[in-house]
Amino acid sequence: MPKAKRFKLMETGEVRTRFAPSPTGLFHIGGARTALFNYLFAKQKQGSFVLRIEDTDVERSKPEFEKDIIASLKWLGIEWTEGPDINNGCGPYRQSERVKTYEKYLKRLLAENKAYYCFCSPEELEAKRQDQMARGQAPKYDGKCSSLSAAQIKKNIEADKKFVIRLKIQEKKIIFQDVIRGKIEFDTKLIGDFVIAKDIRTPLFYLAGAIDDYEMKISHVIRGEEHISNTPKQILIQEALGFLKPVYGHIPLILAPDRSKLSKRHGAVAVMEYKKAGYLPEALVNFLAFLGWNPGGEREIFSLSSLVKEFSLENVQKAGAIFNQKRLDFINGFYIRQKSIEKLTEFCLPYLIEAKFIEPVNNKTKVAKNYKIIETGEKISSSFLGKIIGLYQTRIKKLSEITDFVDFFFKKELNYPKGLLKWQNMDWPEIVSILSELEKMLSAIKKQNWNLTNLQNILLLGAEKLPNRGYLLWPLRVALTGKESSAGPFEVAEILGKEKVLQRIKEAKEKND
RNA sequence: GGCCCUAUCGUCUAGUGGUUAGGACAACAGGUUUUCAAUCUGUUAACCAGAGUUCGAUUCUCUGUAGGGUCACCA
Repeated sequence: MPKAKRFKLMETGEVRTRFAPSPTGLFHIGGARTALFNYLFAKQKQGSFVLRIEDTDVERSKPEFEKDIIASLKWLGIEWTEGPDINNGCGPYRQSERVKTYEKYLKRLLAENKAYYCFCSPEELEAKRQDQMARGQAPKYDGKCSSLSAAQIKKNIEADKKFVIRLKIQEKKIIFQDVIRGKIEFDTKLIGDFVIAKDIRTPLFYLAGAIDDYEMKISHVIRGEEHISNTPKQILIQEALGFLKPVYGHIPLILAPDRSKLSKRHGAVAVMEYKKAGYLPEALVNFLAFLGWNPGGEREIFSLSSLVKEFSLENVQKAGAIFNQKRLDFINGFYIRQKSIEKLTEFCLPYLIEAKFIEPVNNKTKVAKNYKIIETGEKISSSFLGKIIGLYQTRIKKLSEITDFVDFFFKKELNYPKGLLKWQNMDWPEIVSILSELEKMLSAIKKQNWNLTNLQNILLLGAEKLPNRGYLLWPLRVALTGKESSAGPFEVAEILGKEKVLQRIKEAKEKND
């Protein structure tokens, strides 16, 4: 559909968006993107962004998941103006604390005969559903209990019969304008009288959501595409209660590579897992923003604040977007390269500590200045660690990768196959003689002259006699790092220091597999 | 199965009633390099199909096809 024909945003009144997760599992990236879009839109319009915790499902809601939601959003830098911790007049913002409100509206619906008690058993309903499905019909409640008399209801309740509360609906067409998709139409005769509460104090999602959106004066409901078919139900509730309707915008789903909705079975989905793996929040935000949206130009790197400026619901895509890990890695690598060495070091330290390479010496402050190499007992400073990490700034895509790159700096002995020392068609005696040559050249350098420039000058001079530099530099690099690929030998040698360099060359010569 | 949504390179996307259909990631090739990155240059690669409207359709309309979502006493 051409953009001109799309529904134009109503610019009346204050923009108030909300993000309403339910704390029933670890907070995942789909939710993060929905929160991000709501945040960006509200912030751009100088409106409010409400965080509401939808914990009406007592069975599945857990406080630790709410903590995870909050920690994740904070880490990403997505800030709400109202929420469980910031009451701004529309609270409380936890649905479990709002039962009185729901009860009020529920009683009204019952009194006005717009909702009714239903005593059908789950088994009975399930059987009917199966039957309807088998006959190719839309499964819906047949309204059996809608005509129960007040006396019957009273009798059932007194007999302690289990019940639910259903909304009585009229057959009609529900039409709404979706900001992203345009006109969407539903026929309510396919819906049936649906359940809005388990009892007077436990409302279901449709009811609680509709009531809260109204009470919290939400102007725009921006949520995932999976909610499109819930929208007519919520509109029905709004109509029954005489509520004003918010503007709806359904954003496309984040898809797995197989084009199904991204879920746990596809791998990491929790925001905190990405943090642990060493993704930077600005990278994740930038990446997520471009999943289903783009500003139209060719710029692709955006900070959160520049996204606030550029974001527009009109430019949100309608089709689902596949979560492309490679692209995330690229963006993360980009942001890693932008970091100062000091910052990058600070970010990498926890990974080195966790890998048991180092430990902080006087661990009084949050970020220690001095560390000890666990294997060797050597004391090193964080600025020294910065040198090591700086070597790999252009090489890591995520922070956690640092440990595999720099492990050789922290090990007493290197463990690599002898054959790795071989460059092109060298044989072992040649390798040994090159290593001896290296020993001679390097031991001649005085300790105070042990720096990158000198090392480079001396070694390159030495390499001139050889067919190519690799004859000298490859065995040296392998002897120092024990790796097929690494940072350059000069840089590594400088950091390692004369003593260790000579020691490692000696060990290389003595290798026997 | 009913209902709803969707459809441009492998992926994320720009764009148009007439364009050499643009960019980014990925892939590949090359420069630079001892290696791996970074960096620079280049290459491959797309309008789902059919019909209609039109001088002309990737773009507008319809049909089909494909994919997805949803059909709970979850949210």
